Amino acid sequence: MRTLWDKTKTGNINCDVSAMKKGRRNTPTIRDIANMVGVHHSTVSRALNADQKQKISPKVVRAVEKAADKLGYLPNIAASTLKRNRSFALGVLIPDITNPIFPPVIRGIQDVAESEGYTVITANTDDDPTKERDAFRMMRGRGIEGIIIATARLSDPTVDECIKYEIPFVLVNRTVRHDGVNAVILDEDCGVRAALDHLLGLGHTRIACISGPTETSTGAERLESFQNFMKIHELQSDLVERTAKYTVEEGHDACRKLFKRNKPFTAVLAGNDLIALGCIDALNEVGRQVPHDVSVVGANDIPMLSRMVPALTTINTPMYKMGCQSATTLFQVINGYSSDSVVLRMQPRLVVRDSTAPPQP
Amino acid sequence: MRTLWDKTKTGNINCDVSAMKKGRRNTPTIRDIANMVGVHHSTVSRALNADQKQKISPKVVRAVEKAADKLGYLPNIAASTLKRNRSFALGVLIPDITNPIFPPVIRGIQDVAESEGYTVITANTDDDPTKERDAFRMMRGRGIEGIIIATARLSDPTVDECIKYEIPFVLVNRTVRHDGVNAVILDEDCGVRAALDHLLGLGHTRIACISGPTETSTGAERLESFQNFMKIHELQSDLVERTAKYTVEEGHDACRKLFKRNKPFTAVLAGNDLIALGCIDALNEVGRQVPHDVSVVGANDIPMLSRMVPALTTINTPMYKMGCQSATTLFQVINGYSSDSVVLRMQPRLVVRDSTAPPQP
DNA sequence: CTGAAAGCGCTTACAG
DNA sequence: CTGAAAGCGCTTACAG
Repeated sequence: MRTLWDKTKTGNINCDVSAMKKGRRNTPTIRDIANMVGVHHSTVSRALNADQKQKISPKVVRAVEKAADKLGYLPNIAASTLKRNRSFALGVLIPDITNPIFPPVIRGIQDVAESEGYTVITANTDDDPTKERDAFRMMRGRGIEGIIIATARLSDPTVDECIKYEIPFVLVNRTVRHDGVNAVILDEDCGVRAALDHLLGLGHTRIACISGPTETSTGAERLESFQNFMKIHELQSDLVERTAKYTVEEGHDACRKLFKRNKPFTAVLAGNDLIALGCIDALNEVGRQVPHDVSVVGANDIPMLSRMVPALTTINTPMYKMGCQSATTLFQVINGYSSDSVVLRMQPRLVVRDSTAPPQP
Repeated sequence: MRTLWDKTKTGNINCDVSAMKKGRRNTPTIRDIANMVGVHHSTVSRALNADQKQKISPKVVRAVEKAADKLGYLPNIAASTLKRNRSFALGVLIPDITNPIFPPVIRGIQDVAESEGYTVITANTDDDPTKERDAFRMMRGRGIEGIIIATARLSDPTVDECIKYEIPFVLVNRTVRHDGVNAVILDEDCGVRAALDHLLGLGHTRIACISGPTETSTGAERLESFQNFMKIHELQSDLVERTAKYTVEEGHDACRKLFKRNKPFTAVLAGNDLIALGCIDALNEVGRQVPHDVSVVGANDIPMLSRMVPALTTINTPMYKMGCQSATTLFQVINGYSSDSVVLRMQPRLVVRDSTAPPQP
């Protein structure tokens, strides 16, 4: 069993196990290369850095690269971070990675970051201010050069801190109340209008809305758009419930509250897909079929939803693209290319599936 | 627009914008605290470190803590990493975060890591050796103290490197061929037997298997278990296809290959849920109903699958728990508590839903 | 209990 | 083109 770890077998000759401490990097340094090549270690540093390389003779550069390769040299990023005051690391704050809307956002961020040579550190906040503050501190301690925030409330202490400490940041998915921030969000009004036009087109007039938390821009904006739309079309818009979280359970409970009002409705605009699912569950519990008795529209278009029955009609949010765009914007800020702050509103797309149908006469 | 960034408004007085460079940390140091309190900075360091604190008089500790608080001090982790040769960071290698089986694994790892004061850095490899090598180098450059690998093939260069460089590592979900490694995986044989017992109990005898890639332990073990089971029960086990990846598309294509053999089958054991979905798609395309004509069993029990129609019968894999367990095991290695390597096999649970039924007579 | 010193591995202004 | 020196912000053995 131990043979796999045997030094002679692994051939790791530099390694004195008796001196091993946990976390030991045990990797050659710039000085080892310098000794091997016979130059000063500052020369090695220059030869290995793209923007300093041209100061060094090609011959030396080649010798250094060869030696680095032979020794298996890896730059110590902690050392370079300390000296240069640049970590090549980004932070990402999300509520919960197991919420299916976030993995594509993160993936987009990671892909762009990787192409720029940056590492990303993500943390789950669970919408808990204490966890969020701790995660943010940790990231600052690690010297992140910028942060992407997917957890923003309309009034948000973390955003305030970023402004205070002049940490480059970009909001994604949700934004804050005041402007002067960079944000990549959805054109919520456009999405809501598309959904309501669709319902109206099917003949619905008694439409309820179960909005997400109105401390978030997504919740507040979708609700506002709903109310505007209903007003313009001279429809009653008082069948509204708000949830405290974007979850199936909250959607379920909000829908039950809707029943208690004893006001008839034939369609529900849900704050997002999870709320829509909870809503469908609640409808089924009281024997109302979707879409036969009630139509339901979600938002986000999380994966696999097209396979459920009824397949959910929903406002698609381009999560991966938004992740990419938020990272791109962040790099513009970090690199000083961006002067003024900008709110990018991505276009949603209504995906009509089987959870919407004309109302029963 | 600029007012939000106004220094006077933010009250960030320490900050000389003209001297600002990108990535600037711009945070007080241990020396600022030392000046404020009137002690040597080494005393501050001790007062701020849990394991050195008892060496310092309580009075000084309190004064230091107060000053640190007042100044908004944050330890520079790059500096402490460099000096202590400990990064308090862990690496995680996954194929793709947008594959729904991984977010719970990552969340489990992050939760345990957080409780130990560690940061986790995850990277997507897309099963691409080049990306994997680059990500692994980046992590080593950042001095990760250990790594959790969810990407292992039966023969795996990254695992070999961990052994060579004596980097603590734990495999999760998949393991390698040789032993002497720490791994947290599923008891695949148990899961497969439960699934096949279930099918047998329903009356199926002509059972096909679409296994995942057999370079992965999950693919190889499930296939082997399938073949063993069939042999023991004296059933034909030649209806086997292997996919190159764990995807819907691969499952779909493999299922079509199955048709071409012109050998009847009434049930399919799929390598995982995504393969099962592709398989169901392929069956539907040729007009065969699930479960009426063919029963399908998946593996993993990814979220939302209970809502699709037919709701998938599947072998549940406790992903979150496995993530937690892999991190716990890794900390045991890092902290030197674990002597011998251990392979933990978690118990799967067959979740019987609607994609399995008795075969037609 | 506290201070002074050395050093972790880099980078970079300064000299030549 | 290259070297020597200083220093990023910590930690810790050594002295007292």
